[in-house]
Amino acid sequence: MSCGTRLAEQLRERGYRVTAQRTIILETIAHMEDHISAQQVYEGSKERLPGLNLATVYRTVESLQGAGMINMLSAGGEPMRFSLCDPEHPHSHLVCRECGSIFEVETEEIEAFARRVEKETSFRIDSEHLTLEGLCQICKQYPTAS
Amino acid sequence: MSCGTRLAEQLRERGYRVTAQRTIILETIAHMEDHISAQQVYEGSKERLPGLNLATVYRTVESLQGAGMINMLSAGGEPMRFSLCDPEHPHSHLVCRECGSIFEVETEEIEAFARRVEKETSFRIDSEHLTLEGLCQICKQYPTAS
DNA sequence: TAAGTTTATGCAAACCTTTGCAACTACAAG
DNA sequence: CTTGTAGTTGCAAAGGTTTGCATAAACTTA
Repeated sequence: MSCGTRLAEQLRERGYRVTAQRTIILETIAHMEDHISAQQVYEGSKERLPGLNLATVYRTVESLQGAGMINMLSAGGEPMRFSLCDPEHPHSHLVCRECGSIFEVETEEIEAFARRVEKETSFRIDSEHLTLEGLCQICKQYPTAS
Repeated sequence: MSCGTRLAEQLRERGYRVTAQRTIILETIAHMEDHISAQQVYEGSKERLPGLNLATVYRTVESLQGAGMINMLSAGGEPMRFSLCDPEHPHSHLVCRECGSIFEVETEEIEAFARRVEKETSFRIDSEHLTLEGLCQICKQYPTAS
C-alpha cells in the first residue's frame, strides 16, 4: 500500500476529506527534518502548491493530528513544531526551557505515571504526545542563569 | 509581616526591583479567582494604575513567576492563565483538551515520575508547575466527539 | 456522471504574545 | 539629598496563531 493510499484511508476513517493540501503538507512534514515549524511547512509545501495559505497550514496540521498522523509540540513560548507520527515508537517530548533543545521519552515511560494519575483523579493524561518542560543536562548545571 | 513586605523581599532576593506595577499586578492575581488571563489581570490592575500597558502585564507575570510568586499555565491553544503560588501545596495542572476545565495534581504525585525520567535521560522536568493535557472524567466518555 | 450537501480553502481581520527603543524610575553610592 | 546606572515601563510594531465569511472542492446519492 502506497504512502498516499494510507493517508487517504486514515483521513477518511476519521471523517476528514482527502485534499491536495493535506496530502502535500503531510509529505512535506514527512520529508523534512523532524520538528519543523508552521512557516517551514508552509514554505516547503508552497513550492508544489503555489496558492497555499498559512492559515490552511494551521488548520491542516490540526486535522492531521486529529487523524493521528503527526505530532504537534508547543514548547513554552517557542513556536509550534510538527513531526511525523511514528506508531512503532510513540514518544513524548522534553523541551529545555533555557536552550530550547528537544529530547524524546518513550510513551511507556510515561504510562505508569499517567495510569496512577487517572486512578486518583479520573483525568486521563495524553501520554502519547505530551510536551514536558524543564532543564536539559547542560542547562541544569548553571545556577539560575536567567 | 505584611503582604506587601513579603512581595518586596521576595522580589529583591531574586534581583528584581519593587515597582507599583508589580505590586498591583500581584495583588490583582491574589484577589481574583484562580487562573485568570492576561486580559483580566490587565483590566483588574488598570483600575488602580490607569497608565498600565498590556505588555507590562506580560513582562510582569514573567518576573513574578521568576520570583516564584505565581504560576503560569498555558493550556494548548487556550490563552495563558496565572494564579498565586501556594508554597504549602505546590501542584501542577491537568487541562482537558475538550472542555478546557482545569484540575490540580499535587507535585508529590509527579516527582517520582520526574525523578525516574531524570535518572534515565538526565533531563530535569519542572515538576512544580507542569501543564498536562488530556481528557477529564466527563469528556473521556464521549467517543472522539471532535 | 450530474446535482446536492457538506467540508475545506483563501483571504482578511482579529487575537494573543513578544520585542525594540526611548523615556522613566528604583536603588545604591557619594 | 543628589547623582549615576541599571532595570522597568509605555508605546508601537511585529510575530505567531486563530477565526469569520464567501468561494471552491470533495464526497454522496441518484
